[in-house]
Amino acid sequence: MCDGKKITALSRPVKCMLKYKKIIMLKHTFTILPGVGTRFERHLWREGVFTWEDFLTRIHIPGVSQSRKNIFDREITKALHALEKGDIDYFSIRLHHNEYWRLFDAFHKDAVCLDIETMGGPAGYGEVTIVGMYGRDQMHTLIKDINLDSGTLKDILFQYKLIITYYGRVFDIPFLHKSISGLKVDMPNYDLCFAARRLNIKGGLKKLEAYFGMRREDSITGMDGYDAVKLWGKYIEGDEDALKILLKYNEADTKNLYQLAEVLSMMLSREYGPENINR
DNA sequence: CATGTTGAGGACTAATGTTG
DNA sequence: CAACATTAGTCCTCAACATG
Repeated sequence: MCDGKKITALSRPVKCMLKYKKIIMLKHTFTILPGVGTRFERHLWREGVFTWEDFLTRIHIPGVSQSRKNIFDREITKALHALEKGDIDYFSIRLHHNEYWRLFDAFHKDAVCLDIETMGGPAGYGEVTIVGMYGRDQMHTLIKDINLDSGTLKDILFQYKLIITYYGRVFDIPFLHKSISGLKVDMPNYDLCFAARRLNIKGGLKKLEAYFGMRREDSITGMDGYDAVKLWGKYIEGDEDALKILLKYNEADTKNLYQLAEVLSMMLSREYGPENINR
């Protein structure tokens, strides 16, 4: 698979690099300003305006009139406050959802990885059997007919602000909406599947794990989602060990999302952030 | 298997903003 | 002021694709 798009050489002096090395991607993001798209954002970076602070510090910026500068200064000040308060909504309503990866390094402490298992069938038809959630170094597992219900799910999920999934925008989230009544997940969803595709890395979760050299425990290597369906069937017929394996599988899936989120957001900021100004 | 979403592409429009 | 650049929004197609 995946000859990833080659990471182009750094187009700015190294000293500039060092400057924004430790700065979170969100502070490089100007598309939160009204009327600013990715093109104009690039223009700002090219002008040496790399961060919100840069923007506020500069008296004059080419392409930004004084009156608009004043408006943007106020907006950026608001953004800084929102970031300080941890108000993710301020940003998620101003960002396109394919740019939610930019939220990760700012909000990784409030991020939760989510992965579900079902009884099979296409999205929305079967039932959810397992919901795994992993955030703040904690694993939560909800099991059908034991502790999986709308209330418990909400209690856990809504402690967090950002959801990380693999293909969840298509599968997990719609599936939960259809099968858990009264559930509405409206938190921003950083979907790693599409993040990877944007980097020209294609394949399922397991393929990505292999690509990045992530290992799984022997007992669950080679398993896929369909195996998970079969394991649930065995468990229903009384095989308790089947459930144990299923839980282990789900936990591995869920936890690995976090590492993947880290590496992918790093690669995306290399590719689409101010480090790579050309193109 | 069914499903729905994506990015990338293009092609418009209307509006807004900047510049000399 | 005219010329230019950019954005947001709409529409459209397209094939590719990963989920359990």
